Amino acid sequence: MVNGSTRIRILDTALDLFGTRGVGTVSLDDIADAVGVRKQTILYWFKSRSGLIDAVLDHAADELLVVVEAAIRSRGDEPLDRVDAVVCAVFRPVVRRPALLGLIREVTRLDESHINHLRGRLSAVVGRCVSYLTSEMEKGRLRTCDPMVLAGLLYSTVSGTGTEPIVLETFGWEPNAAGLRQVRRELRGFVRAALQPN
Amino acid sequence: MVNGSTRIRILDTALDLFGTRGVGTVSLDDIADAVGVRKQTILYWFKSRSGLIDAVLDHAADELLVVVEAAIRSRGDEPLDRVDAVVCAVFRPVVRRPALLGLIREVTRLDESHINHLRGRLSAVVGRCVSYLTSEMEKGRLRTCDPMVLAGLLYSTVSGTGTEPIVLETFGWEPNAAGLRQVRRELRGFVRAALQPN
DNA sequence: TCACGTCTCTACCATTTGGTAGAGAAATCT
DNA sequence: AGATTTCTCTACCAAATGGTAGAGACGTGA
Repeated sequence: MVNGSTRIRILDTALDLFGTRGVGTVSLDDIADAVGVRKQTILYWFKSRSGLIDAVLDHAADELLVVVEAAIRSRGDEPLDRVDAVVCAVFRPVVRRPALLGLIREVTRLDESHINHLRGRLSAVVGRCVSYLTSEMEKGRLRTCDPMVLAGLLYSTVSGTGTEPIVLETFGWEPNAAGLRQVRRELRGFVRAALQPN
Repeated sequence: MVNGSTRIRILDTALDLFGTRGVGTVSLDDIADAVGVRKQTILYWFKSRSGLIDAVLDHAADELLVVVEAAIRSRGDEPLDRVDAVVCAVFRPVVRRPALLGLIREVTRLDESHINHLRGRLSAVVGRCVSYLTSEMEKGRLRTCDPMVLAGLLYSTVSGTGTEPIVLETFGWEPNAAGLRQVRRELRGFVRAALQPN
């Protein structure tokens, strides 16, 4: 592959469009227009629309995994600080790349095959998070509850906050840098309070 | 309108399809097929696809408002119990009508006009929730924080939990009645812990 | 019975969709 | 130079889309 840049540009653009407008409502022509090429160029790099979707999901998983892995391995023994680091890590794309979590959220709307594809990519990190939560609960350093469901709740909270600015706006929130910092601060406080051992 | 049932059936079916598969990926033919009529019947009742969407959003808001209003007015002075009641109220559609929250979530993907349409319908309840949280915080009966953002966080958590079963499944959760009860229990504990005054 | 409003139908249209076919540039290799 | 691979293009297609036009069935009131 001499020139990988076009492929990458397609992936990046598709990720943004899929994530912000929804996979189902973005056509190959939309993506091609945004990239500045013809539809056929996309079909040269990806054998079909479905293939492109899988590739974009991989691309998104890569981006997310890097961030989360780093946060999981972050220094500090105190579990509340660790969780805090992961929350911040997942929240970062909200600011820098809003489409990322939006795309992950879209998975619910996709075919079984795409769902399983993404699940396969994410299961390792997910498992790691859950077993970490479990061990810290056993040590009494986190509020005791079902670690699996807790992990899901945490994800829902962070992802929902990031992917539904419209909802937050309905609640009177203002979508600017200061507003985002405010949301992140509240989010961290919320999670911290929810996990505090009793 | 002699026979309103067809109109209602269209609204109900469209709500389910829009909410589960996403507004953008459901065609008028899809809805017509599901209802058991022809596309033209839909266009008789609603002047266009866009008009149908607004009507469905109204329909959804109606359904949600009834449930939430009742919970807000619920008995009991203790704010944690009140919030708990609202959480349960919003969680109920997750079980009985999964498409409802899914549709609200779809708003992010819609045109400005539809967004404003729905916002207008929901702003009253939202305002009520926020001012209630504010007053209880001032009395020191809830953890002090930004009530507006908190309301958004609460909504994100409940809605995300309900609309992303796929994500929960990735976390190992099993989608059956017992699993749902389990999720609700954890959700309530999570929210309660997050709101406990310090 | 006749007229009228309600409700659903068939038939059609322009546009957009994902996808195919195949050729033309342009770099790279031999 | 000639051959091959890499990359993008135009031209096309069948299917599906939202929407229009207009007629037929149906009950109801006068």
